[in-house]
Amino acid sequence: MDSMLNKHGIRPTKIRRAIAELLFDGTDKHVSVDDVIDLARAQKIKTSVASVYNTLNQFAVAGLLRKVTVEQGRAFFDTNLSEHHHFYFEDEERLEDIPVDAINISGLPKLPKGRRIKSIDVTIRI
Amino acid sequence: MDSMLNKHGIRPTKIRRAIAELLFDGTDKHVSVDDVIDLARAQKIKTSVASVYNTLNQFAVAGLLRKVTVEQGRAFFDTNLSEHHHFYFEDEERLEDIPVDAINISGLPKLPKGRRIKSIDVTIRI
DNA sequence: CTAAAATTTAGAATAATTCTAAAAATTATT
DNA sequence: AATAATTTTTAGAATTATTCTAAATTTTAG
Ligand SMILES: [Mn+2]
Ligand SMILES: [Mn+2]
Ligand SMILES: [Zn+2]
Ligand SMILES: [Zn+2]
Repeated sequence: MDSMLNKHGIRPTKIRRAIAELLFDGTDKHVSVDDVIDLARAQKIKTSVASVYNTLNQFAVAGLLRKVTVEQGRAFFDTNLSEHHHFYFEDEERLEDIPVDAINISGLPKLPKGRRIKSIDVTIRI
Repeated sequence: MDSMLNKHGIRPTKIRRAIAELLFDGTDKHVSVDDVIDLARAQKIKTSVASVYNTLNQFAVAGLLRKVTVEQGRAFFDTNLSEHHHFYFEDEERLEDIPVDAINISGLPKLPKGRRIKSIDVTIRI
């Protein structure tokens, strides 16, 4: 776990390690800040709301998580870093992965001058 | 303008008419609530923040506008109702339309049981 | 014209997130 | 190891977008 954090330039401290262990257990997850706070509490990890925000945002900037916004006012952090897309279950406010090869995208438009693609996000609302 | 509102089951009142006139001038727009408040002020339309929220949300529910969320905490209302996609200029916090036929999507994944597609949103962040 | 219903509004409330600045922990230096 | 410097964590305040409330105003119906 520490090597994972180190590799991304994040110093492994107690709470970073604890949150990393909650998240990177091998299964793909889409967690809200609130989910992480709840998970931490369930594991008796003593931390603060501010630290959870700090840590998740740091992980996202470092490339350990991908931040996904589908609705105003609630961000999800995605542990699946490979290229993929999403179903969004509107009634359940929940994301589910779509493998990248399940959707074929071709013929992209030409980009405005001086721009590069940062990401292509396909969200299928269901 | 009144007939447009009536057609969508929205009673044409003073402020609804005024906001509709700001928005539906024939050009495609992606406006934030704040933009509309500014536009209204510039035209000496006396209204309130709550009314702008109410009106834009009503228009969206009625299908006169499409609500687009690309970032946490800021919704855009899109006057372009035809099927299309978006470039999102991250640094400028601005959307630009991509015509539907500029992107070819094929081979959609099969849907979870009992679900129907509400929309497919492709956002290219640049 | 009057009464009923719907809309608008100011300001309070809520919710997600960020900021602040002090305390605690970690790392570097003697 | 002890001390100093740096970084992280934290509680609570602040900020921002949005919604709610309940009273005032406007619109519609009789
Ligand atoms: Mn929860
Ligand atoms: Mn503005
Ligand atoms: Zn995902
Ligand atoms: Zn658009």
